[in-house]
Formats: sequence, structure tokens, C-alpha cells
Amino acid sequence: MTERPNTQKDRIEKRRAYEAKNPFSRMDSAHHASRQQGLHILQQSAGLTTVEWRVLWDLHEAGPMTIRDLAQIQRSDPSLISRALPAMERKGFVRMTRGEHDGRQVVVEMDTAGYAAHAAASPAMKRRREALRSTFSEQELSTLVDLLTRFEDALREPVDDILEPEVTQ
Amino acid sequence: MTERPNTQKDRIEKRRAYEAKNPFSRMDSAHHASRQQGLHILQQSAGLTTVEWRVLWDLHEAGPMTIRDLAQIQRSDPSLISRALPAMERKGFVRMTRGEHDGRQVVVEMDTAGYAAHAAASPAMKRRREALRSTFSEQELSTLVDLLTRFEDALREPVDDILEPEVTQ
DNA sequence: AGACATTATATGACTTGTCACGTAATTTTA
DNA sequence: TAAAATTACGTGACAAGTCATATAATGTCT
Repeated sequence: MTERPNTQKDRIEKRRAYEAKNPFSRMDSAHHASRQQGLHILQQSAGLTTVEWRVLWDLHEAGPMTIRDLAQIQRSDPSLISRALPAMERKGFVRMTRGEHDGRQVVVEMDTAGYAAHAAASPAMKRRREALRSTFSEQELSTLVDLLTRFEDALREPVDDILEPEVTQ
Repeated sequence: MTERPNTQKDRIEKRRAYEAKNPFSRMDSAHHASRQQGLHILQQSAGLTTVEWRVLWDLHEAGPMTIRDLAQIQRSDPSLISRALPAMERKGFVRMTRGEHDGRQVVVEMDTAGYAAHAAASPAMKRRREALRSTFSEQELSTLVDLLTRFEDALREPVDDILEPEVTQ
């Protein structure tokens, strides 16, 4: 039987098809799409970056809080928040004060320009969430969140079994 | 009836619970976990970065190809690949040559140190994929990939409906 | 044959995220 | 009570990703 020639184009197409079903690759790509779209909407509607929006949204919903609180809600490193805050304060989005009972802490609260920026961005970001709810059923979104949660939990486990024997040697 | 006091701690906990079910937030977080774990495994096993691994894996599986080919397989911007390649060439991972029939193109192929680095990283990265397959059923992974694909497609649509009326004003 | 349009890559600049470490404040331990 | 340990944040350095733009090469159109 004659085997089809395995051209370069065929090998690339096969590779592309493989990666289209690779959960790690799809996770990367889906996240990049989310990040791109979110930043675009925020820039257009309120001139905000993603981190600025998240801080303002958290403060608006839950009131003043520490940098550590913000980082935990956002599941990110405190240094990312810490880094963004001085510029946000200069823009009048937030005020930062030392913790009254713990001098190590910084308490962040919304300032006047922050309320305005939040108000400018909120309608579009709400429509963004609604658009997702019209694209997926409630059950599908629930399944997605469940799978993402388990995926994240699995990947945050220690990797000793994956790395052996390279490192334990 | 007596309403429970709505303390700051309560509001923060409520906010955290809300974000735990927010698909956008979970997507961010799951991707960050994936990126962290992947980079850690690559650093430990072969001293590779994520972009270096992806390039080597693609070349190993599909042979020499252009920067545009690599970017399309990886669903990323060609500039990200273009940026990484000079250092990869200096390390002896790849060789870059101008396209024979199209002078605009650069064709990338694996070099000796690239084969070695790929061989060093591959076993652990394979165990990583196998670990995921033991955490999720085949059906669950299929569902995850399907939902991620649709999520990405939805977020790559134009955002005119989301942005109105801020911009079309 | 030349003008115009498109494509491929390279680079500047920016955003986001992480890890390590330093400093200062608080908590724990002896 | 003082030393040691831990915690909260700030900063350096690096990795990854994006957008815009420039340059050079190729393709299309008249």
C-alpha cells in the first residue's frame, strides 16, 4: 500500500491539530484572549489597566482593605498589587495609609477619581459578563468553573513525582 | 429579625466567594498555576524557559518551519517567537536561515544543544501531561478543551456590543 | 514596468505575573 | 525581657504576552 507523502505542511497541520486538543495549550490561549479583551474594554471605556480595574472593583465591593487582602481575593502575588498602587495614588484612584493596629500593613481605600473610573468601566464590564452568560448556559459555566478550579488545584500540588528522577538524583 | 453585622471581614469573604465562581477570575488563576508549574518543571529539568520549550517541541515534532508557522501553532504573536530566537541560537538550540523562496521568511531548525535540551525536558513534561490525565477523566478533559475553545472564540469576537455606547457616541 | 498593497520579521514600549530578597513591624519562644 | 521567628510590604530582576511601527521582500494591479 502506498503511504501518502508526509510533507512539511502535513506535519505542521498535524502539530496544530494536536495542540488544538492539548489542555495546557488551550488554557494558555483562552487566558490570552481573556486578557486581551478585558484590557481593550477597560482602555476604551475608562483608560484603566487590568490590575487597576481589579483593585477598584474589589475596593468598591468590599471596602477598604490591606494589600494582602487584595492579593488573596485576586489570587495573585502581593508584589503585583504593591507595584501598581503608587501610580494609582498619583492618579487619585486610591489613598494608602499605614495600618492603625499593624504598622506593617497598608490599607487601601478608593479615592474620588477611582469612583469615577470605576463608574466609567462598570457598565461595559457588566455587559462583558452578561455576554458570557448568553454564550454559555448556566450549567456550562458551572462546569467550566469547576474544571478550572480542579485544574488549578492539581497544578498547585508539589511536582516531586513529575520531576523525579532528575532532581532527587 | 436581627440582621448580622456586615463587618469588613464578612465583606472580604463574600467578595472572595464571588470571585471563586467568576469564570474570568478562575481562568486567570488556572493559567497562572499552569504557567508557574510548567516553568518550574522546565527550569529544574532542562534549564529552559516556556517559550524555548514550545519552540523546541514544535520543531522536534514537525521539523523546520518559519516563525509564522511557530506562532500559529502556539497561538501567539510572531514577535514573541522572534524575540526569543537570537538567544536560542546563541545557546546552540536552533539555527535560523532566510527562506530559500521567500526572503522575508526565517526558517528555524533544531540544533545539537536543542536536541539535548528537548531530551532533558521531555520525560518530565510527558509525566506532567500524564498526571493531568490521571486527575481528570478522558471525558472531563474533552469537555474542558471544548469549553476553553468556545471561551476563547467568544472572547475573540469584536466587542462593539460590549463597548457601546462609550465609543460609538 | 512601475506603483501600490500585502506579508514576514524585528524592535520599542508597555502590561502582567513571579520569585527572591531586604527592611521594618509584630508575634512567639525561651 | 530579649532573642528568634514570622509577617507585610517594597523592590530588583526576569519571563511572557501584546500592540504599534519600521524595514525589507513579495505579490497584485494597471
